Amino acid sequence: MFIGEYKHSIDEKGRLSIPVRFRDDLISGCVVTRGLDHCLWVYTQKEWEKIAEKLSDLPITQKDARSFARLMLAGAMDTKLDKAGRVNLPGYLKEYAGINGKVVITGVYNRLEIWPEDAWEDFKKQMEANSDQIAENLAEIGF
Amino acid sequence: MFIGEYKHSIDEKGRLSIPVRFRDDLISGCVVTRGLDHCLWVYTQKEWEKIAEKLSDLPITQKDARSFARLMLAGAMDTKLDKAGRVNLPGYLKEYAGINGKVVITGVYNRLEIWPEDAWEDFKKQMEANSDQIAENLAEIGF
DNA sequence: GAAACAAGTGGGAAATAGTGGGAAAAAGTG
DNA sequence: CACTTTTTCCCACTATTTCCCACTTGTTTC
Repeated sequence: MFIGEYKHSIDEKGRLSIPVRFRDDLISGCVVTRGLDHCLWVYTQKEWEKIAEKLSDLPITQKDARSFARLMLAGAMDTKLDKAGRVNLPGYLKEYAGINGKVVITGVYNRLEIWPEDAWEDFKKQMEANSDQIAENLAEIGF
Repeated sequence: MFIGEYKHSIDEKGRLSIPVRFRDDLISGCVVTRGLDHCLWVYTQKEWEKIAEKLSDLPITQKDARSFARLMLAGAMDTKLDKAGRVNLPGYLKEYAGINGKVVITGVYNRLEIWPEDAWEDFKKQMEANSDQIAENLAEIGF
């Protein structure tokens, strides 16, 4: 299970080191994808295969489903950690998330999230400000 | 499984190099055809046979089915990669997709898609603008 | 407090991917 | 059959990526 929050930075060659705590599960391969809220999601190979299969089962004939599957599958990139535990993010994913220098890597149960540092700080602030409201909304969806 | 997004270009001789990640599965032959949304779809030989069979099972009496089958079957062209991993796209397919110079090649599970660069960027922009909406709709179709 | 270690970072060298172009082969045309 | 055009094969160049090694900082250990 991935939990925690880490501040790392991307070097000039585009490499991002994954926190040691997370490496064991990702060493055999991982997939980085476009996430919601303009951050990146990182899954283990196994978790990703479940998701990909679901996506591929969406009806190809329905435009919305086709488009979503296309965006998610095309947005994904499978990669490996180098010997120093780093991954190389493709340009289009960095663009999508607005990543260039400092990033925050968070563990969210079965995935990692990669945020630009400032976006993450904004998100946290907003969360803290509205936490009561959000909690109440959660009750409605059965938490 | 094909995933990812790659920016390549077509040279003066009409050759398009396929991303290395995709070559292994296509080395023994592939089929390029007209896809939906005015892009090109590329299948492995094996996948294509499944698709073609499905298409041939469509009711010949329904106009839409007939049209769709024509689009894909008549548009199809089987080809090989050259030693540098490139394919040669026939003129009518380039015309159909509006391809001339820069293209984007995406992996979408069991097929590749070939897009003109600008059309792909437009698609992404439009999708990202609606992604929250789409994500919620997907819940409805059981994702 | 010094040594030992671990985690994140940086950079040089080798390998690889994408691209371009000439020459040989094949196909189409009169 | 001769000629032109297109396709295929091969080799070369360049930018990027990958691999490997080393440095730095902060923490632990004796």
